[in-house]
Amino acid sequence: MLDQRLVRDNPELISRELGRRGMDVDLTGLQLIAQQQRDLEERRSGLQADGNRIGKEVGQRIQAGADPKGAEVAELRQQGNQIKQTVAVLEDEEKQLTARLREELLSYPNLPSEACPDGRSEADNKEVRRWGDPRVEDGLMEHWQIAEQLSLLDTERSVRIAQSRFVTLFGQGARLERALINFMLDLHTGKGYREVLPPVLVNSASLKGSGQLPKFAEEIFRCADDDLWLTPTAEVPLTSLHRDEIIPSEQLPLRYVAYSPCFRREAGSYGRDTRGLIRLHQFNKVELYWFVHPEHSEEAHAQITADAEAVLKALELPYRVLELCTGDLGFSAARTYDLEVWLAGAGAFREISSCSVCSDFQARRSSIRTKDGKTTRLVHTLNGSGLAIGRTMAALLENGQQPDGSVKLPQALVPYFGCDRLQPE
RNA sequence: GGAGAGGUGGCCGAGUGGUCGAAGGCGCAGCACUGGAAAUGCUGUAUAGGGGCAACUCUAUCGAGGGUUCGAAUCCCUCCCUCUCCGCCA
Repeated sequence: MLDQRLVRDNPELISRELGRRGMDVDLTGLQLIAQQQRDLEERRSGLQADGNRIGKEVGQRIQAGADPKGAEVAELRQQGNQIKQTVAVLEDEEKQLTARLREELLSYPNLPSEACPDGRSEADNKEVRRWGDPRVEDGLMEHWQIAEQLSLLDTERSVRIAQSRFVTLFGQGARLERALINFMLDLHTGKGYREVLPPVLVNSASLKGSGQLPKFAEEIFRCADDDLWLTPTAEVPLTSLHRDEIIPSEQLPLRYVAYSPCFRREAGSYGRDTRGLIRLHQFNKVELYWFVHPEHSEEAHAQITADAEAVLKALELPYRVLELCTGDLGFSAARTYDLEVWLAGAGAFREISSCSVCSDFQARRSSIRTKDGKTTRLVHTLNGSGLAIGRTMAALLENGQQPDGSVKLPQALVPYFGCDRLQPE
């Protein structure tokens, strides 16, 4: 959420920064609302002060022996009543403005970080570095073909159970999914992350807090009879873990790792990635999340990205790191590194993790502050996938496929999976 | 789902119409005492918004929202949540 004081005092800055995202916004209307709201508040609180004074005086006089029904008190009552009426009118007006202001403020994305490179679309993203040797050969299969051959999953039965874009894993497939979740959680907790297993149903306040609502309601599955939604990412419950809290500065940074299933409607993506594990309505993910002191978010961003990369390295999966340009940034992000894993069968890099610093955007929406000494400030939040499990499995299948139809797994997974190979049954 | 009890500051807890943002205690911070510490004493210690260079000051907030009143933590209404018992249940 944008800072309403910034809207009042420097709307040009907001227009300029949102312009870097490719948005053309005119904030003069909003600025006017913000100013009116402030003026109204000033008038209202002044009147309330008068009313309070009268109220006290009535009490004092009555206690001093004045007749509660006498003329003297009646006169004050009359004044009090008048003030009350005026205040009610002002308050009403003010509430409307405040609600409108907040609603508008919630609809704007975060301002990009100064360090975020300008650009219009994903074509302008900057490759930052690469790791590993991508396997490039003719005749390699895509992961869904391998999965089919090894009977790791069944899409048709999944349609029977749910609908398209759901997957049911079997045997070695189910086991590998479980192994990957455990492997990733252990890797991150080994570095000091606190493990969290949050609720998968979240309320709308939580979704507002992390930025999914009100704008992206059509992307989220909703429980019709309750104010509950299926979480699209563990980022949502993790943000709300500290909603409306003031975290003592000596406790920062707080670093959490959470496994959760994620649910997305993927509205408007018909026809894309329809086969396999890349784009599903339900998928598993291990998510990293930091609450940091605002002065340390830059280092934290480098670190959370490195922590996500460490998973790919441990799994011996080649990848590249892209820095997203302003035009490709997510709604809540100020700056983002995407990790793209090499898919040998598809012969392409595919996103497997997105590591973002959200500056104070989510913290303001969720009212998460920290306090050192006397000053209370909004914290900064960061999130990064560490990693998306299904896509990791896809990468393991494509990069580890062998001529004999088996799939070789990295050594790091052996203790979790039980052996170093997926075998045809 | 049914019946009952309750939601007050970081925590405990008092407060049933008046000067209450709220006694008291704990915790925490500072100061004094001490060689140092404990104990003790004193002082301070909520959040948000507005005004002010600042000291400071105004407004709101006692689960949330509405109402009665000159005045509400206290009375009324609605909702939410927690606890206990019963029912159901992995």
